[in-house]
Amino acid sequence: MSQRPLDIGWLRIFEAAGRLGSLTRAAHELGLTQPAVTYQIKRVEEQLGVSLLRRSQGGSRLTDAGEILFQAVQSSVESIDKATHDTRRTSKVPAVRIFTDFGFAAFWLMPRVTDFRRLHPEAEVHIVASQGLEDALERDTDAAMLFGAREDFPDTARLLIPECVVPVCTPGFLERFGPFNDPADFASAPLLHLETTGKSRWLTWATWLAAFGVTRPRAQGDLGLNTYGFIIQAALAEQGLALGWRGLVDHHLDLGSLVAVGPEVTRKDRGYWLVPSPTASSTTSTLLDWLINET
Amino acid sequence: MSQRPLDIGWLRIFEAAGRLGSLTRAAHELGLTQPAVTYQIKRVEEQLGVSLLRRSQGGSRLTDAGEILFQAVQSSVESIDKATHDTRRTSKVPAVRIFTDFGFAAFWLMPRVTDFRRLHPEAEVHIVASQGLEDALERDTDAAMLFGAREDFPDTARLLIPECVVPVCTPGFLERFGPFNDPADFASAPLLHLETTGKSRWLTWATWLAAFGVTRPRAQGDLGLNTYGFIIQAALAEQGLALGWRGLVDHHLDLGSLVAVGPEVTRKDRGYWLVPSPTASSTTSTLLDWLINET
DNA sequence: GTTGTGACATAAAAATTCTTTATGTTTGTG
DNA sequence: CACAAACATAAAGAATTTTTATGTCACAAC
Repeated sequence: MSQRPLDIGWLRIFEAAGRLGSLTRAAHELGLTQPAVTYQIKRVEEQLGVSLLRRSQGGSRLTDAGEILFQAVQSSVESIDKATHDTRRTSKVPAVRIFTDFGFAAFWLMPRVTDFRRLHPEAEVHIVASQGLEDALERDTDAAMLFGAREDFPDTARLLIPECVVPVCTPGFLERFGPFNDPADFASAPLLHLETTGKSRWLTWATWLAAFGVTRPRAQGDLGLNTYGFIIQAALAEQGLALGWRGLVDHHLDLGSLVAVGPEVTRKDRGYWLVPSPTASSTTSTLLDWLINET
Repeated sequence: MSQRPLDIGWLRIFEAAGRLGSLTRAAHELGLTQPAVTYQIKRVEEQLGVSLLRRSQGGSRLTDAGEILFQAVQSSVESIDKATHDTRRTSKVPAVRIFTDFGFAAFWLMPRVTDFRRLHPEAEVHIVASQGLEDALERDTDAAMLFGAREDFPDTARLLIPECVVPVCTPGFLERFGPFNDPADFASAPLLHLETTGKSRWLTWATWLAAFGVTRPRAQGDLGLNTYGFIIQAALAEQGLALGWRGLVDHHLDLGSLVAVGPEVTRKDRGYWLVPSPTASSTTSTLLDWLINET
């Protein structure tokens, strides 16, 4: 990759001439001939209608007008050269920016990105987590991973994990409040609710219980928390029963810190979808393909 | 005179594309065709080795790298356009800069420049007065007016006023300390001396008295002052006798506030010389010719 | 499903700019 | 007087920029 400064025409020529006080030395520094420098500066003077240099056989000096323009041009050359260096440095390691919710970021995406970076140490992945996802597809990110139904996303979206939910709690909680052999048994235990603004896209306890013919309004011992991370933390603290999404709680189920204590409810038309940006870099494509194949 | 912005190549093109979010609209704003804009930005991206815009059918958006370069380019375009405007404005009224000593500036040049500007109200004359005149011909001025002998100056120098010196004082001082019928009479009166660093180029009291066969060292009642303005002020305050240079004290002699009280000493090879700069503007030539003809 | 519109990309030709070569002028120095 | 150095000009050649012509793709309207 070239490290040459950008070609910015007469700006660099005039800056050199002003700084060196000599058209000939400026030409030498820039790899041009002296008439080329003379020609360029003369052209600027014609456009401006003002003399920029006082020429003599001993070299050249800036006029008052030349001094004014020189200040502006010199700072411009400096700042463009700095920006050139900065853009080349930052783009050497193309970053992949992925937009998703906090829960998915923490429990599904972060562990996998950690694994991916073990294979691609040079890759830089930025996870942009947010609560409000309404404008997710407007964000200037390389990909978005969002929960919803098929019709919520463009045709280019691919299903990462379908929604498959199972009630979970710690073994200790199970001993104290269990067993939960019948869905009706859940109605008497404290439940952990994910609070969302507006209508929830995710399965709720109310929906889960209704799938088994149980109607149970929000009880006094229930807890409402506004991020899925807090839900899992509360469950681990034995504050209640949580709904566990396959994919997000797998790690805790594997460790045994949480156990599945009820039947699974699956909504195959809903789940986490991968929505790639139209203009994805090669690193982005590599990561997304890897994530899909890992699942 | 053209008021068009300077042609700064791709800088203005990229700035417009980044600001408007559209190559087509940028082309329209700049009076180019859309392929011309596409070509220019593509060329910069090739030099940089980095993509600057994310193009789509809905228009274009800056990439992260593009944002970095855009900031630098936008501020450069602004500052160059401002400098362009400033250089055109300041050069509309070309200033004439004249370098001289304080005394000559105050008593000879300022009154004449005031008269000149009544005839040429648009002319802008800057008088650069200084005490140390050693590097006077090195200064970046349009002309210098300096005291000295013929051989002190280049051939292009022209004599403005030869050195012609007469003792002066106020009428009141004359009544108290006069009359001064004989040069020896001056030896007993307080004298005002112009203090200069190094050997004085101007006539001194010692030299004036010696011209008439009088030897008189510096007396206790004498005053030494370091600018000719202070000399004249002290004379008007009746603190002593001053040497009066024709041309500098004419105004006071005409008013009667000072009177000539002794014989005149002239050194025709010495005086105030006009040294023009090799590259004089037309306004400079107009002013200098006017000053010479006015004398 | 078809058609039209708009934005960007590409190729080739034409126009313009930029650079070099050759040479001239002026000034300063030895 | 000769030579060197700095800047200027003209002309030829090289390179860049722009326009014209056309293509591709996405989106909206019918």
